[in-house]
Amino acid sequence: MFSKACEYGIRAIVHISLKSEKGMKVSLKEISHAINSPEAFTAKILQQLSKNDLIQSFKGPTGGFIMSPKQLKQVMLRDVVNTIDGDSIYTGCGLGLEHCDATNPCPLHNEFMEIREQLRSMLQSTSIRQLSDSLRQGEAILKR
Amino acid sequence: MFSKACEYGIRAIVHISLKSEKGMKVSLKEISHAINSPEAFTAKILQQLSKNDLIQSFKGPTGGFIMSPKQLKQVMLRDVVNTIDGDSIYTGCGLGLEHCDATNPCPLHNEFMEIREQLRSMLQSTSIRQLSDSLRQGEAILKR
DNA sequence: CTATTTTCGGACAATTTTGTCCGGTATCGA
DNA sequence: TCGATACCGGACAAAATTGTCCGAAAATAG
Repeated sequence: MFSKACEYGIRAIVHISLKSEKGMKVSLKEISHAINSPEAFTAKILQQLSKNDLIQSFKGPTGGFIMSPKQLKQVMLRDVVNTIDGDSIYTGCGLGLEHCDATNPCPLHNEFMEIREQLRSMLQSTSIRQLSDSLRQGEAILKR
Repeated sequence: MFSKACEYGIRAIVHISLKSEKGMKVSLKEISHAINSPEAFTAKILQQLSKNDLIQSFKGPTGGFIMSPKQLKQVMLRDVVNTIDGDSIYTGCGLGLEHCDATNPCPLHNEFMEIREQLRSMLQSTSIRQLSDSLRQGEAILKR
């Protein structure tokens, strides 16, 4: 469904959100440990998220990653997925055809449209904060 | 969503189904030309489908690929996807967590369950023959 | 200022996926 | 029987993805 990079990215930003609500920055080391991901690889992904203004990053001692109140309020799952994997999940043809659309549909076009639309709508309406909230209440896990 | 191999596999078997209903065998060359796929790579995929009894293959002149009446009646999209990509699409965790399940869910578990269930049900209930029928009626394309 | 800490970013390496080549094998028709 | 045809299957190659290393840059504290 998603690339490994995207999976790490989602898990990472949810963890950052969790700490950000308490006003705490998190270091790369803590993040990769908390979500059980390769550290250097995770660093690259966080750079992407930072460049796209989904999170903030600070260098030096006491540095780390954090989400601003505005980011906490606004960033949706869709933003993360779009940043890392692009939008081919909802826009591309399920059979990999270049010119598949409503007027020239592949045999699976309509069947897929429904599923991709549901996926798109779910990613669009789910905020990162929602996800970190379900974590805090012990209803969910991010590791293993 | 699906791997390239799986996309080629679906497109290939739909084309085979199309010809099989007329009692015609199709050669690898014709298939890869019809669905616009790399020939040698497509050959590997067809071998998989053949070994899993989703299609029949015949060597020699007049050889090629064809689906038996029984296969035409029974083979579902799900069989093709399972053969090539396995079942990780509907069984795996959306965030790549190893031990994510109902009792230990990741934050996206419930949201994903719905989508994966819909996908599973669509693949399960859609036959290859249905797809090739929509092709024959000019309602769909397999190329480009 | 200096030493330390932490992110940044480029190069590199490993793995997986995708794609190619080619000899082998089976089959058919003459 | 013999030659041609088409799939089989193993080895190989290219490309994309995933993952690692390390020096540079920035920031903090003493």
